[in-house]
Amino acid sequence: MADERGDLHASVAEMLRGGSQRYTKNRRDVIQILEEAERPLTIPEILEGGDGLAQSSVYRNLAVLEQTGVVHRVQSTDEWARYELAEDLTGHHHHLICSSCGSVDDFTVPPEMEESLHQVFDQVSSRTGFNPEHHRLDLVGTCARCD
Amino acid sequence: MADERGDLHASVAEMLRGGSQRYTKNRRDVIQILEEAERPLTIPEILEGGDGLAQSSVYRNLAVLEQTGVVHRVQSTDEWARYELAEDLTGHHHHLICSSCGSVDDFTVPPEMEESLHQVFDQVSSRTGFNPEHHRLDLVGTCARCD
DNA sequence: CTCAGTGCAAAGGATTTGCATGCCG
DNA sequence: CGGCATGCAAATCCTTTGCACTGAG
Repeated sequence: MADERGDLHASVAEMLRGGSQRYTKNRRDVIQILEEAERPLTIPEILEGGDGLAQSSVYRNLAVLEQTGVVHRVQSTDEWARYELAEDLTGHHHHLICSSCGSVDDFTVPPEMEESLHQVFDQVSSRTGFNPEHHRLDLVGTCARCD
Repeated sequence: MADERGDLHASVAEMLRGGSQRYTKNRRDVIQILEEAERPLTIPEILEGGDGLAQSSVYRNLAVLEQTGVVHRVQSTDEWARYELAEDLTGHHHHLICSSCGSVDDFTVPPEMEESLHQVFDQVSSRTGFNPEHHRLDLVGTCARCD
């Protein structure tokens, strides 16, 4: 997986081809909007960012992109689902979730911390029979705007 | 155990009184069901566990209980909200979330890990102006039943 | 008596789907 | 050409709300 920004669309196209999916203009637009936002977006936000995108198409395309592993669905504290580029494309990170307005921003933790976490997860999974795919480490509170 | 249960209901009653709320039979039933489950439950699951509880009353009571800090809403990977007793009543813990069936179970991590996490969170919050209330550390994967 | 709590049914609202049309491969 | 993608509108489904009634204080 290339991690060069300029090759984002190429990487996405390749991932979609692997899933026998096309990289259409609508899908490219959605990816473009998500890349520029640099934070998880709601469907209304994606619709605003696009030029005449149909709501149903955005929902359908996000479903395809999520199944293909290109985007990832994020749960906040409010009722709206948010979407971001998958970590394969952006790198591993975590979320600052505002319990007041629901907005989501990214942050990262030191590599040593991630390693320690993985050790704990291995213990938990061998103890419980749970088969881990990935982890979510979110900080919930109030963002600078809502304070 | 009877003693622990008695204490639980007493604690809940006190928390509700503090919020000028009554501890009615319906609310007691919901708390009872959540306590016995020992894992976050969906509304349908709570309705099954109860004896003729009305759906709207469960929704309304969970809203009251959440505002009073007695229960906590948990987001899984599926569309249903899940509820559990608040950590004030059960102790701090984390969740194993099944990406296949959406079920949620509890687990804990060593205290040293929690401390390290808090140090990282303090750094993040002083850097970003984000004001943390609590954190979510979830392990997402497939549960033993779905493997 | 009074007002919060309850149950039923109807309304909300984010998300999904049916169907006719357009476009890429 | 053929089938997937699209857009519009209608349908879905979890959740919320209106309203009349019951019950605790």
